[in-house]
Amino acid sequence: MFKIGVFSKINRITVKTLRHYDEIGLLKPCFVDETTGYRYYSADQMPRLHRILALRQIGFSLNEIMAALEQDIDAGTMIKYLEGKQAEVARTIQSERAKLAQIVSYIDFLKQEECNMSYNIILKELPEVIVASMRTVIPNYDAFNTIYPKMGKYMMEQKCRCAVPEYCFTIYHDGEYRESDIDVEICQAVVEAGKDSDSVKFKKIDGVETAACVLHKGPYSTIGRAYGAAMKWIEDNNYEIAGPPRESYLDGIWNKEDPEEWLTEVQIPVKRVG
Amino acid sequence: MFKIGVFSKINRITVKTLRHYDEIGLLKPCFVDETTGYRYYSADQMPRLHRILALRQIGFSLNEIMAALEQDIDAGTMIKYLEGKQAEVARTIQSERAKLAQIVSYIDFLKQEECNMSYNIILKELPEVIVASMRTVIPNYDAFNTIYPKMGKYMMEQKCRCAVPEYCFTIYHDGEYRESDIDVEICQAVVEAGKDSDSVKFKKIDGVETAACVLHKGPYSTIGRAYGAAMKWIEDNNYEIAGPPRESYLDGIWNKEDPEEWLTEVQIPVKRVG
DNA sequence: ATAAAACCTCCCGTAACAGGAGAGTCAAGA
DNA sequence: TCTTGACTCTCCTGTTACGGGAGGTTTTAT
Repeated sequence: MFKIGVFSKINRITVKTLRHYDEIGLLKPCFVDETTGYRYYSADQMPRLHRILALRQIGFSLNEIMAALEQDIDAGTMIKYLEGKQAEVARTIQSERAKLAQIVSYIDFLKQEECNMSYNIILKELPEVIVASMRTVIPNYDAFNTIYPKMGKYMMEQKCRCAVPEYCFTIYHDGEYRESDIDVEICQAVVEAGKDSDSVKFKKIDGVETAACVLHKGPYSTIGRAYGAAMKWIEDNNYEIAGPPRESYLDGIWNKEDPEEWLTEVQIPVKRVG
Repeated sequence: MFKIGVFSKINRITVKTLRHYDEIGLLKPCFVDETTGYRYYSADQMPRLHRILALRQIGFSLNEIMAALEQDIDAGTMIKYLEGKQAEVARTIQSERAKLAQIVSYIDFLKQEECNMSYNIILKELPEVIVASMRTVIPNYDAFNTIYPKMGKYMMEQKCRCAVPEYCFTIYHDGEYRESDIDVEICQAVVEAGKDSDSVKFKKIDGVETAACVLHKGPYSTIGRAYGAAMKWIEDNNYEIAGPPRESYLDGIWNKEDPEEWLTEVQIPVKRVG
C-alpha cells in the first residue's frame, strides 16, 4: 500500500492526475481512509494504470479509455477502437501538414514581397445561391460600367429582391488571363428566381466546397497582385484550381469615392491535389 | 454597415465567434448602438478579419494573433513568429507520427498474440538515483536468492536507509539473453551513499531520458514474454535500445505467496532512431 | 398589430489537468 | 512529548475557443 505521493513517484505521474483519475472513476485507490480521506494504492493497480497510460500515450481521451476498460473488451473490439484512432491521427497529420505548407508559403511570401502583408489567403466554403446573371464576352474591363447597370435596371423593373447578405460577383470563364474579349458572367444573388429576359437569366449556382479567398483593397488595376498571391498559395499548398474564379464586390464606386478604399474578394474554387 | 448576422454570413463565421472576438478585443465592431447594444461592422474590417482567419487557419492561438496584430509588426518579426509556429507544427507532426506507429504496433500485437492484452508499453523517464549495488556474474537465475539477501544484510549492518519510493532493480549488462553466467548488477535505491565494501558499492546512477517500460505479472519464468513485447514495440516504433535493461521488483516472494501475483517492471532505455 | 426573426447579455459546459488557498495528518528529530 | 516540516485533503479558479441555451429586447415582415 502506497500513499499517493509515493505511488505517483513510482509511476512518474502527478498527484493531481491520480486524484483526477479517482474523481472521474478511471482509477480508484484500492483503499481510502474514511476519517482522513487519504488515498492508498497498491501494486495491483499498476497494470491498470499502465494500460491507461499506454492508451493515453497513443492519443485516447480519458473517456475513450474509460469505455475501453469498463467492460473487459476483447481484442477484436479493441482493434476496432485502435483503427478508429488510427484514422483520426492520420487526419490530424494531414491537417498539420497542410498548416506547415501554409506557413512555409506565408514565410516565402513575406520574404519576397517587400514588407507588405496585405494578402491573406483563407479557405472557405461558398454557399449555393440563386442569382440573376448575364454572361457575355466583353471587349475590355471598362465594359463592366455598361453591363452592370443594364442588369440592375432589368432587376429593378422586375422588382427583384436581392439576397441578404448582398452578394454581387463576376465569374471569369476564360481559362487564362485576358486583356480583351473576356468571357464573363456577372451575378447578383437574389431571394428567388424571376423571369428570364434575353440577356438576364436566373439560375442556381452550386456551392463550392473549398475556395481560396483573398481580399483586395484598392482599385481594380492592381487586382492582379491578389490573383498572384492566391495562385502562389495554391501551388505552395498543393491545391489546384477546380473552377472558374469569382470576384466579389464589397466596396466600390457606388459607396466609396476613393478607389484606394475599394474592397474586392477574389474567390478561387480549389481542391487538394493528389 | 452590416449587422452581425449579415457580417457573419459574408465571412462564413459564426455570430458567436464574432461576439467572442469582440469580447477579447481581437475584432471590435466599428460601431455599437449604445441603447440596444447592437453591433455593426463595416467592410473596412474585413481585411483584419481575413488576416485573423488566415493566421487561425495556420494554427495560431487567438492570443498569438492578438500579439501579432496589436502593433503593426514588420515582416521580419512576423517571419520569426511564423518560424516559431513552423517548428511547433513540425513537433506536433513528429509526435502524431509516433502515435501512429504505436497504434499500428499495438494492432499488430493484438492480432498475433491471441487475445491477451496484458502487455502495455509506455515511455517514461527514469530518475537519477543513488544506489547500493553489487555487480557479479551469476551462474543462473536462481542465484538471485543468495545475492539479494547478502546485499540486504550488509545494508542492514550499515544502517542504510532505503529511498522512498522503494526502487529495487537488476541491471542486465549482457548485450544478449543468457541462460548462464549472467552479468548482473543488483541495485537498491538509498537516501545517501554509505561505505563501500568489497562486494557492495554505493554509486549514483544517471537518469534515463526515455525508457520503454512494461509490467509483467506472474512468475519470472515467463518474463521473456514481456521482453518480447517490449522489443517488438521498440522496433515497430523506430526506437533503439540505448542502455542495459532493468527489472524493477514491485511485488515478489517477500510479500506475495502466489507467484502469479508477482509484479515486475521491465525498463529498457531507448532513443529514437534516425 | 402581431408574430417571427434577429439581436442582446449572462451563465454553463468542454478536456485534462495545474496552481493555489486553507486546513488537517503524519513521521522524525529534539 | 512536542514540534516542525513534509504530505495530504477538499475546494476553487484558470486554461482554449467557442457552442448551447435561457430570458429578454429590437427589428422586420405580414
